[in-house]
Amino acid sequence: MRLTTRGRYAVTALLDLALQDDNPEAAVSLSDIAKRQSISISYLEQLFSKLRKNGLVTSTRGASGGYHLAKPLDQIDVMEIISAVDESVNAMQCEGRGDCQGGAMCLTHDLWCALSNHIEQYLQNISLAQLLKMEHVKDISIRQKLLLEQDSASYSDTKNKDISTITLISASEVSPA
Amino acid sequence: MRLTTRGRYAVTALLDLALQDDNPEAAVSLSDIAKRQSISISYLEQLFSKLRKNGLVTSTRGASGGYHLAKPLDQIDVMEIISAVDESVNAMQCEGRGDCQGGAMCLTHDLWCALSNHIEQYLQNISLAQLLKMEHVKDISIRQKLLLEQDSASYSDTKNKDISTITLISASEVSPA
DNA sequence: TTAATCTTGACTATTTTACTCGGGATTAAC
DNA sequence: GTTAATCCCGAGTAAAATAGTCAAGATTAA
Repeated sequence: MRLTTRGRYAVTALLDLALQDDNPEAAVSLSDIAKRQSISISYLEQLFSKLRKNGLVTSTRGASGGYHLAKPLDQIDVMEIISAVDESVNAMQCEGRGDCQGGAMCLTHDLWCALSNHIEQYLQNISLAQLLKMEHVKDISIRQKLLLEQDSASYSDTKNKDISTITLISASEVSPA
Repeated sequence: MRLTTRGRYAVTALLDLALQDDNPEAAVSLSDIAKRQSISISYLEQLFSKLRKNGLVTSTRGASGGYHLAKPLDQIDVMEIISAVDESVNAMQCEGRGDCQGGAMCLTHDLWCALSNHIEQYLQNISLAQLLKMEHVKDISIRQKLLLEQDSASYSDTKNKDISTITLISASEVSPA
């Protein structure tokens, strides 16, 4: 069973993408996502490469380029995001083949099979649209956007120094790269 | 999220224990479980140490010793077996604390929280008693017992050589140790 | 032209997993 | 009381997976 930070980061990044819907024209750059979500750009590049190849996002190259969701919010579910980057959430070692015990089926084959199906269906029924409606998401997003603006401001405007008193996470933790 | 061979082996081993109910007096030795389930004894020792410390099995030391289930079949669920050896099936990195993004809550915190609860409840509702009733379990168990008997026989009785034609898995795969 | 961005592939340190090994303690059976 | 079968424990280890980094290049808006 694989369900690690890779999958978590991918879902988080796509949810971030979904949240920048204010101006659907502008593509969202990885560097912005990286700052808001505290994920390194290099790592995001890896993930988005897979997400693009799996038809979940589209990209625009060059300056002011970035990514867009390739489908409507309600047509992207968590399961396919995780599958895109992690390949599997299957709880079975035999991957469904039933050759778990040296060619034969092991005692608990049916259990893991059922569990895998269960998790899969659960995650298939959660779309990005639904995630957007979740309780804390909007609040957290506002905090993260504020953070990004404060952060960029502090680069151009040296006067604005007291970020730590406004944001909830310290500046050093924001840009790990 | 941890759900690996360790957890799988533990559930399989306890189900094996549950299946040897014919003579509830005799304790079941790890070497027998090892042969039937194709798991190395050393590894089983590790697992049963944890299972015993978590009150799932009781042990009898010395010759003709072994293990017993510590509770009735319907009072041992899959979740507690996995927890005993794996410590956690939690999908969250922050382990529920909500400090996923450098002290603050990350965007998808609630999602992983819900998923963890979901899986946990699912596995809590499956007892060993229910597993025993599953479709293939009895059949597989018969095959495995036959295998063990054939195997022991071949040690004492050199005449019985054609195991491979009877069993479904080859002799070399049976005892990895 | 320049700077910002995506694109790609190789590389690497760390952690986890799935074990093995050796020695010791306990006890039933002989 | 010896022996053999068993549980008990802790340390060690090879392989795999994870979570990244890094460098070089292609594309394009400004």
